[in-house]
Amino acid sequence: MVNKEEIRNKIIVSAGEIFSHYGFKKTTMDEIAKSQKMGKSSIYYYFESKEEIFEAVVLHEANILRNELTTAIKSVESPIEKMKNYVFVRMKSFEKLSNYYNAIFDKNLDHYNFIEKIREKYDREELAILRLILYHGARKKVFNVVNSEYTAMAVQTTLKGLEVPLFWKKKELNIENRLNAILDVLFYGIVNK
Amino acid sequence: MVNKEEIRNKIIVSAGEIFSHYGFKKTTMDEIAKSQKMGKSSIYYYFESKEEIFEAVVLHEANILRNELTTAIKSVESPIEKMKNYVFVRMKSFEKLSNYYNAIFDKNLDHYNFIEKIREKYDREELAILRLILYHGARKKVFNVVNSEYTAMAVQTTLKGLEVPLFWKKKELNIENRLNAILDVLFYGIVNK
DNA sequence: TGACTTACCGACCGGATTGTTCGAAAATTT
DNA sequence: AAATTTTCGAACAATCCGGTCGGTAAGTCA
Repeated sequence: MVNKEEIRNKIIVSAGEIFSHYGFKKTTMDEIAKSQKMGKSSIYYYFESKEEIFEAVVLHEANILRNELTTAIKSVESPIEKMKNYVFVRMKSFEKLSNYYNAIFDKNLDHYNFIEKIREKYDREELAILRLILYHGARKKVFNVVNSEYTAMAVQTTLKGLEVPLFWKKKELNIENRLNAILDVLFYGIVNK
Repeated sequence: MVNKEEIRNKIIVSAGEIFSHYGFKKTTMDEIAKSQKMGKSSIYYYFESKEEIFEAVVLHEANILRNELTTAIKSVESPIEKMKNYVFVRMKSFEKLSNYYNAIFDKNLDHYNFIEKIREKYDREELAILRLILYHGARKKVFNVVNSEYTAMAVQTTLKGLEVPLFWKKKELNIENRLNAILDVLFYGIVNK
């Protein structure tokens, strides 16, 4: 046993690249295997099935997202910058993730559960982070927030609304502009004048 | 017969989008049909086969490329700008076309002929355009060109060299930088000091 | 009206593809 | 060299997919 876990990770990473490009169904085990210069059947030594690989990939990707988000808000001091960074990173990451979602929404109902579970957990985490940003902002008198919990939920709802055009309309690369506009609105209603 | 040709064009356009994302093999007739809200068999009313659609798409794409190139060089006056525009548009377009090439280079040798034919024709056109740019540049004493034909071929060769990293290395988005560097070199050897 | 054309569809076919299994060959470790 | 880990090729059943065929509804022309 040289390093089973390490090879598993390699498979997850490159399988992730292929999945994100072609979606779940159009990605073949052969392609995943070839990306590791392996025979197709060798992959089954590391994973039970294609679905298991996919789940591992989504999990992996979700972790990356979380890390990017937390480092993004740690990298700046001001609450406004924290919030801006958070929103931008979130949007960029979701753009990448959108392919996975499309892969699922095709038809398959089995995976749907799994994704929903990740989603739920991630939603709760996000809410906590948002609350923290808002709370600190309020403490510094930068934000004008009465109840950070409810405000966090409101912000989250706004961000979710942004996902829709991101997922279903692939073109529209003026997302950044719209994002800025929304951030302006968000802050205008939140920042202490 | 309402408008057969128009529907053919619609099919070509949206099939092109699908092909360019998934490649030839991974694109199914069903998907092409669904993109037109049609049944799969209806597509065969407009095209004989999947290959015929693919050929039409490549032809269509090649025409777009040609148009973009000619308008790009018409949009500016100075020969240097013309050349710059030409190279940039060419690179951007080839990036888009690379998916089609990859679709072919998988294995299929039958199509190879077809692509090569388009390629040849396009090569000759490109040479003519380059020659024109160089010739006019020389007339305006901006370029220092002895024989525009040979110089055009040299430039074309340089540009082809650029295609290779564009096709086979998908990442490397610092292409623009390298492009600028190459343009600098190109001009430094060509521009009248 | 009725023959004919246009535009489209569902059902089907046969060959290819693909996820997965299994036993056994390499490779590595003990 | 025995034992264990890792990789593989061959085989299989299920599904997929390009393409065919007969049909049909709606329009056109006579």
